[in-house]
Amino acid sequence: MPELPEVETIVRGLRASLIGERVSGAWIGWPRTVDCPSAPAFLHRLVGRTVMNVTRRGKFVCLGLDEGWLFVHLRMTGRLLLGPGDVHAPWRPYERARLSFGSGLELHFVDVRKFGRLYLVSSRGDVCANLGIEPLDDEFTPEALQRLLTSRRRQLKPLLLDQNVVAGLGNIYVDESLWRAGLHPLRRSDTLTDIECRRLCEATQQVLRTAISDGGTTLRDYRNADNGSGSHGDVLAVYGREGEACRRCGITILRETVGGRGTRYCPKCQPLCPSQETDEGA
DNA sequence: CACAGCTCCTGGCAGC
DNA sequence: TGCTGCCAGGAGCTGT
Repeated sequence: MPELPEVETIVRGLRASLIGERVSGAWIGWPRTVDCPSAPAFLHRLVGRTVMNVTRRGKFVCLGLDEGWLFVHLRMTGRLLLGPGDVHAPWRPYERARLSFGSGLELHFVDVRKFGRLYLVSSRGDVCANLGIEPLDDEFTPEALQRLLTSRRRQLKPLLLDQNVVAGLGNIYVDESLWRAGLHPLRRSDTLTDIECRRLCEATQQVLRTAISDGGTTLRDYRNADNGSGSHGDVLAVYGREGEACRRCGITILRETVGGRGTRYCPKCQPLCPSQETDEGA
């Protein structure tokens, strides 16, 4: 599933090609792909707009237009693929939307599970207002993270997955960051020490930066804008490695359901002290 | 406030 | 071989 590093990789790929391009045509294959406004209004307002910038906010791809914003959320299986223009080309399998540009370039939104969404809004805040801190921004410091953690009494994993707290982390990189920081996914957020917050902050940034430099993690569905795959899957420490040996201590990686999500961790490197369990309250 | 459970979707896979 | 049915999983929502 695309998380921050995958979206960042896609954004970089799109930026090189789309800035300055004018939308000359737009089509929708699955109307519910458009979250807002209605599909007809979406098409009507989008055609004729020019792409001014391509950025990322959390897991959103943000196309800044000469008037308004086009946001894309890929959710589970969404892909944004650039291709040469061919108005008569048949739709790709699972293609849900298509944009054509003045130069002839085309952008295909392909999404097997139909969870991905497009948003055409007048201001950035219409989509991003409630999103949490960007983990690769300068403001993401150990102190800031500690404030976010200790002001809540929640399990670490669901808290880190909450886009309104930290924007951009998903199941893969939360598991990887917690392993790197040596923290149990069920650890209660308000029990972390200064040093543990610092470890988590640095681990999260390290994991994300490494993944971006690898072009993202490709497990099954992710592709970048040029339909290429990322290489980061080869170096994952825990995600998808249940039953295998921990790369640090050799103990078998476990899988548990936490907050409804499949969660992988090393029971030795990520211990849960009895006094800090979420449900025993010390 | 925290969190469990449901919804949306479909390909992939286990079980029979 | 072929069918049934379960599962993953991001995010929004409801219920407890």
